Amino acid sequence: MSSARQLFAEALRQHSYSLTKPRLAVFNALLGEEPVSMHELVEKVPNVDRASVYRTVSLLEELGVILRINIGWKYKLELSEMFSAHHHHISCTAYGKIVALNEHALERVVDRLSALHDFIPVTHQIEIQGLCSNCQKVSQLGQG
Amino acid sequence: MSSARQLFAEALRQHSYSLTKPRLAVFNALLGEEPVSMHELVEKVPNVDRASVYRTVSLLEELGVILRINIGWKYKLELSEMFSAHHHHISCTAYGKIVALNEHALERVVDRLSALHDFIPVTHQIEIQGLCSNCQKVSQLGQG
DNA sequence: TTAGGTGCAAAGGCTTTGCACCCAA
DNA sequence: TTGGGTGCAAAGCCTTTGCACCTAA
Repeated sequence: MSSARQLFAEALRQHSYSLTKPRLAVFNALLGEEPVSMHELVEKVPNVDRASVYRTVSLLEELGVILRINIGWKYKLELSEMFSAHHHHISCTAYGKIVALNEHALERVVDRLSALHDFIPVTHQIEIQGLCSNCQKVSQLGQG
Repeated sequence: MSSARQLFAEALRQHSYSLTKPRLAVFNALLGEEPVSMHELVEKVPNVDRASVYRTVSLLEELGVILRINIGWKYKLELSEMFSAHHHHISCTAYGKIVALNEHALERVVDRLSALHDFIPVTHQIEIQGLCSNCQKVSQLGQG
């Protein structure tokens, strides 16, 4: 917990940016388990101006502290691999629950395909949408 | 060419929608090889109103005729698997060129991971960004 | 003929920007 | 102390909507 904050402070310091209250508030709001939408993030920091949230998100993306992930046609924000292992997501189409995928097989395939096309891989996004086991049961009840 | 248009007309008819000039113009504009942005699409059909392009794109997405793909934080549009094999993309971070990936390995991994988490896979997005062979050379020259 | 489709113009959301004030270093 | 950071308000995009007119079937 404290170490996450130290990493954050360090990332700012290395690039000569100040650790301010609004920035810390935004960072803390992202410490939860699940990715949050920009809308949710703004609501989580009522004392910080909307514009400052956008500016902070933009800065932290630049510093590699946070990542945007595309879920459907929207995006959500989460702390980057500085704070958790590199991973992707699978989300339930029925109720929006998001589960992290920790799977090296994905990265191996990405690397192999990049090499195949003479690309040096820089980054990638992999998002899966499906029906979780709970919602499978619910939809079966509805149909039965 | 003519068969693509027939498929399109059929998709509309099946759902009791009319085949109009603006809809056909939008469809034709999407027949090229590369995914296009909404902005590019609007420019490609100068005789069709912006609002109609949006309405048409929305309708055709619903009918499964076109797909949105996320490239970075933007999206582009392309004809769906009704018109070309299911695939993903790798794009060059330096100049934006997009290459289609035809690779069953990706789908197999997606299926396996979904099963592992008790999800029934519905859809997925996989996008890779990297440096293509040309831009690798250019960047080496720049550094040398 | 007529219900669905279109163009136009205006409104809606989300995001960014300009500027004077504030505060972290 | 002072330059970077913030809040506020306004502007900028992209996208959607309301409405009268048009057109495919």
